[in-house]
Amino acid sequence: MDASRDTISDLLLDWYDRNARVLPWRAAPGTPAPEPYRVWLSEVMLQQTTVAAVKDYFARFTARWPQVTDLAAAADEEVMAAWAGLGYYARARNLLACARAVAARGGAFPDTEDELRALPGLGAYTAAAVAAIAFGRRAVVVDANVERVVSRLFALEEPLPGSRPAIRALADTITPDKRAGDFAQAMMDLGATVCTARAPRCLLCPLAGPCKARAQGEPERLPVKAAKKAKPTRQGRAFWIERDDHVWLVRRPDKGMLGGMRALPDDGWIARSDGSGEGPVAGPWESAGRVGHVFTHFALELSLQVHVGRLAGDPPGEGEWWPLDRIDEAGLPTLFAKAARLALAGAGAGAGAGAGAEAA
DNA sequence: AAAGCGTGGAA
DNA sequence: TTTCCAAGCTT
Repeated sequence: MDASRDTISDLLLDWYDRNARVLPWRAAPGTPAPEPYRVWLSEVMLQQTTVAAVKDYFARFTARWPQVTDLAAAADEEVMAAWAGLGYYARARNLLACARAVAARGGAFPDTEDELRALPGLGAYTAAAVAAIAFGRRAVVVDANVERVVSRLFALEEPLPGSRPAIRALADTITPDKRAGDFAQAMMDLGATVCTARAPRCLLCPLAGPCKARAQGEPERLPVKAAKKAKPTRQGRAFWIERDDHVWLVRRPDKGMLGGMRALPDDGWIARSDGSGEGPVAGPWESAGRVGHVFTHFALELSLQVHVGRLAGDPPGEGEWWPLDRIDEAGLPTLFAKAARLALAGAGAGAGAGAGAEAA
């Protein structure tokens, strides 16, 4: 083959045929596509989330709910608990809504980008990715990897996110009519393993020839990104109410932080910053220590207040007594899983209740 | 359309 | 330790 005639997609697809990562939700290059359900599920899990973090969740979901209709029939609480720890919990609510929408139309995903885009939780990226990977449609798939690769390939100096329209237009020009799914995955593999954010491995790159950033000598400088805001720290309190080897858990509202997830009662650290709120039942409360946790937009220092064995009835409001020996199955998001660990460690530590301890 | 929304791994 | 950041979506 005359190398001078190789297009960027040819170079990349040849590289992909030899270097594709082996992933549980992926078919080997050139083999039939996986079921749309598996492609969609993996794409949603992978939104802003690393491959390493997704693998176990993908295995558990597909073992427990082998078809989209199985997932559609599951109870909300079961799915939310299964998602616990993966983050961005709106994805889990949208996942269920999408599964039920697909089940309602007979259990088959639509096979066009526009129809996919209309489903809950599928934005421009995911709709294009599913259309290309599951259905072989030509679609322009742009995620953070593609943004980085294209920014370097064409040496775009305009900072993100302003450069997105230009990136999309350029990605369109290099997307092939055939093997669009492989092309999309090849771009993402390249971004994940070669054209990395820091210290790109240009010596291994199949696109080093045409890459303008490479020619200019500082590929790691691109893409330029807008400066990030400083992250404030908030204070808050969470309340561990224990009685007869059970702890009182609540369900958080669907909207907002950790929406729809089981949780410990707290003082509303989302809205307020003084962390001095009252507990849901009358005192006395004892301190079990502090839990530090970093969210996307702020860091939280949570003081854990405990109230053990002195309560006659139920605390006010909705909630449930959850058995301590099954606390791992409650599906607590990481912040509250840390708090539970602290409370249980404090109980086992005897006098002092672990006051002042810091959970990792 | 800018901001809100999790988590854990790497450097 | 701190910073960055990963297959984005919604409002």
